[in-house]
Amino acid sequence: MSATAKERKDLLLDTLRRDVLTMTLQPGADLDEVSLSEDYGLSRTPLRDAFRELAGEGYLTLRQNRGARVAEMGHRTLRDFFLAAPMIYSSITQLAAENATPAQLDELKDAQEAFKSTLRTGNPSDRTLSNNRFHAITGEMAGNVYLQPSLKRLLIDHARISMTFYQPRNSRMVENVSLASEQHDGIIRAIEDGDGAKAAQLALDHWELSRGQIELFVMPTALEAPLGAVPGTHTA
Amino acid sequence: MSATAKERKDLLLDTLRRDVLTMTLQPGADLDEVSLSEDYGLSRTPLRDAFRELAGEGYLTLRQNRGARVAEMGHRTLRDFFLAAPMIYSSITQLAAENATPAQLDELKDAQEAFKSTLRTGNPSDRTLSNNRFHAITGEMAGNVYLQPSLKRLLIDHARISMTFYQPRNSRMVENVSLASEQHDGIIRAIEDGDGAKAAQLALDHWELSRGQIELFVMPTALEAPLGAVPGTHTA
DNA sequence: CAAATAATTATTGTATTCAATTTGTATTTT
DNA sequence: AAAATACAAATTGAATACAATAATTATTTG
Repeated sequence: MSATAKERKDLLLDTLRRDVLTMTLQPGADLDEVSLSEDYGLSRTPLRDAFRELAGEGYLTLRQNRGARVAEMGHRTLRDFFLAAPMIYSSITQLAAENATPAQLDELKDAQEAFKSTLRTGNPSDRTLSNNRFHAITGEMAGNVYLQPSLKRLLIDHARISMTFYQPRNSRMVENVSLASEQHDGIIRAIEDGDGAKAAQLALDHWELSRGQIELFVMPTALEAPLGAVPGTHTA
Repeated sequence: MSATAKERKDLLLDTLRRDVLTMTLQPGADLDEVSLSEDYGLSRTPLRDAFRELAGEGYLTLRQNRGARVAEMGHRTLRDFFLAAPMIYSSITQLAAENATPAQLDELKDAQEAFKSTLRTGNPSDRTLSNNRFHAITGEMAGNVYLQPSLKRLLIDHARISMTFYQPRNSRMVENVSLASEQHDGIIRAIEDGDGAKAAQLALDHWELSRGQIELFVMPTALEAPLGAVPGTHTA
């Protein structure tokens, strides 16, 4: 193997995180220790170590004597998500505005530029990842150790939900995506001005846009075709 | 070793958690892998596994090539704590009221009875742990995977802050403790009634009591003694 | 032939061994 | 004598080897 052990482990961690976020690894998917350790040139010991780390971050779940699997997403988790997201996002963004360092602000601007460029190339995975990074940076800016873990979990599932639902088929959604980008710009300005209240409000607006987008897919307009006759069923 | 490996590992996990919560292990304390593995009859592999698990829960922090240490608590974390606690506690308690199962309610009542008995025996560690358990159960009741991790981190440091500050010296504090117990009873009733709004309000009241108690110790009334002359210093 | 049970295989968990990194100490150099 | 460097001890990280648990297949029995 070319790289050092630590680098291979970091690569494994990054790749796994990426794959979970982009749904390359589907929720509930089982991860095989031996094949992964071979792929990354690691023994099982550091690999399991990585599993535990990712489980702590909410990417994976570990079950006794039954290995690691990608964290699942049911209707229950979707409901939980809708409940928690606005509260966490708005408070994180508020704290970000109140605590951001200049270096972090530069990072955020870079992330936003990267996000804009992914909007042009159009790759859904890259778009999701760059958006994810933008919000992860706001979490670092807020720097609140008690809210951070919740934000991280929200961001994981927000990315995954986006990957399943966002597939801009009509102009409405394309509009929404560029609107989201403008909202990012607004959030950056509010953070730059140290305006916590405004940042919080913009975060809520941003959430509402995202929520509406998701809702469009979770609850599409119903089909209107009549129910066909089922074979073996007779109408009186 | 008498017990099975899994049991020894679980014992290690429980003991470490307890020791962190009760400040038996002080914030920032280094944990020695070899001595701990000897103490619990485990090899270093499962021990490090346990470290990672506890790090994921916020009890420990792991640093590259520098081992595990108990999660630190600085002024920054105290500020973060005061910011995040009321929001998380109230929303968790609200969700608890809306989602608690009868079995969980029984658990909570048992935990409250245990809490009351620790008030009588007076051992600070037991009191802190039983109080911790009470609130951990409300977290399970809420069952929101996104808020749970933040609550867990809050509970860790709430326990540790309580251990450092609560040392009921005067009657005011003894009163407050029994008042806290009554608030627990009120929270139980609100959960029993499925009254989310009331539960949330009671949680805020409960937090205010706790916050005030902490404040009494963080900002005690100042000393009034005059400053003495320093040897070698002359007054004009 | 179906269900239950026993044996085999595969996978996960733990222990031991080996390697790499860090830290403390001693020595050298200016 | 102070700083810097080199060496040694200790501690952490990874790999291999071994044990235990779960899953699968084959066999037995009603």
